[in-house]
Amino acid sequence: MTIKAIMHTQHLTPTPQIKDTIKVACSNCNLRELCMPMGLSQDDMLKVDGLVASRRSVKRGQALFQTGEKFNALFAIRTGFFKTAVTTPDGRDQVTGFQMAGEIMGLDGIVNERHSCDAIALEDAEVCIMPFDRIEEISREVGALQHHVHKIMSREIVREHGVMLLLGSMRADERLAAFLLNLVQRLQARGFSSSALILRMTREEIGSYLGMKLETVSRTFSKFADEGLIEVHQRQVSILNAEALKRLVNAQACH
Amino acid sequence: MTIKAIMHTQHLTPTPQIKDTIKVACSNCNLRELCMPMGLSQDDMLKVDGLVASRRSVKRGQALFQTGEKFNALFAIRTGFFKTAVTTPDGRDQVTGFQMAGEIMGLDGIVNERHSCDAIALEDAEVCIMPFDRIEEISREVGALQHHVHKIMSREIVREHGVMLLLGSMRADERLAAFLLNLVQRLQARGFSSSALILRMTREEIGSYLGMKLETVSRTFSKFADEGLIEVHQRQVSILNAEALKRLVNAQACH
DNA sequence: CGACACCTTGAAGAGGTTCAAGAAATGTGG
DNA sequence: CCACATTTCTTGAACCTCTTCAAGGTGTCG
Repeated sequence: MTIKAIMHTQHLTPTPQIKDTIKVACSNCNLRELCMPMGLSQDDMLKVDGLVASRRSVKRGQALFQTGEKFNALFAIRTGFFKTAVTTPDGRDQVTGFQMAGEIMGLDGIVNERHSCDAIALEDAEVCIMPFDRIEEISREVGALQHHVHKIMSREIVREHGVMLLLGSMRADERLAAFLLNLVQRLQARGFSSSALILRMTREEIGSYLGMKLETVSRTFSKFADEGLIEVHQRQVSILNAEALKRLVNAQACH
Repeated sequence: MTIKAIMHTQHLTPTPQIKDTIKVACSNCNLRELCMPMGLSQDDMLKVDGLVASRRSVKRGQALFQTGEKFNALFAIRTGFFKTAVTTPDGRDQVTGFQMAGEIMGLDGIVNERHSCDAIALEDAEVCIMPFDRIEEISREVGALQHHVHKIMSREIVREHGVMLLLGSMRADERLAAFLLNLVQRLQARGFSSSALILRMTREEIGSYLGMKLETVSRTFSKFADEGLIEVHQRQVSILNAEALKRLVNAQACH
């Protein structure tokens, strides 16, 4: 597949439709397998449809929410790509994740009723706004939704365990390999190629996420390319040898 | 305060009582401010009392649960001290947290109905077992409990953001300083000294948590001691200059 | 087309790791 | 209760990975 072709196929936009004609309803959203509990009764589905109050679009570079802002809703990504990052008073910051279509943002805000990180769109995006009091209300009626919310939060906790493992005990090349594999895996789950991807973030943002400097990210990309594992042209990456990358990630023994 | 005195005062055991005589009820547990939602009505409190099915004691070194085990309950620590750790197939492992009285464990298991980390007692411990289906059931009736559960999960997510920041962008001495300050802060919230503490974990476990080798942990302790910030005798640590430690953690500018 | 943001690569340097040895504490069995 | 085995901790020295600093290249957008 050529680089041009990738650029066209991998725009994270589900079946384009004219916005105004869509009733804001999860029941006929084509992302519902990602956002919503499965196997709801007709009746429950109607209740859950009341979850999404409205939509909001966020331009590339803009914040969906920022640290300190009042929390009152979770956000489901319809289209676009985000990063979340925590910032310390002294200006240090750490990217805590990258989010794509079908994923939920804002869980950090529940504890203190204020967001504790920034969510920045890395490309023009659209999100569904789900007021949290409404989520709790409907959760009390629909057990499947309740459990779904719990699972989403638990999944985020487990994901962060994985990042801690990565940050705490992997070398630079292992981290980058794990990062790439995770990205393509999630893209694949959304129907995209499992070998070609376009990075929506800068080297610096990747570095922040992986706990390394942008120069090291760049060097490691080049190293992988030299070894024939991947092909890199700026933000366009093709995975040539996924097996070798996987071996790298699980390479504690041969060391 | 002498080292001897510390050893006596800082055993994480709330008012000792004879186990058999206690009705397993949260309403008269002296940890309820930590585990339970506040301001419940009499009626709701009775319902919530049905949460804890039973108790379980775990000897030092034993696992409360292990990776792969079927998940069916959350655990509230009554006494003792735990670590949680994830292990990769290739034998690498990463301590993801240390838990003390009043904290909740097991949230990782909800997504896949299997635990995704190990919980190991670092000292003899006792936990309350709260079957998760019962939590969900009562949550549907008692809004305050529902919200409390959400807050606990959100708090864990935010905590892990902090660890990612630490692992991703701090130097060894900053990490250890942050770790010590976090520990004393939590101990203080439980009525212990804000300056003297006993580490319940080895240097290796601290290192795993902080993403550094045990030798580096040891060296950094020694460095802090040389600088007069702390006093260290094996696992007994006194904080002499908390302000300096705090400055260390927020020290991006002077660098 | 020019300005700006982003990426790549090199060389020197620092922080942390690895390997090794010895000391201190802890636990066990006689 | 003491002696011995084991685990845990400390410290030194050499080494290595990643960072820092620097310069030049590439791509993008007004």
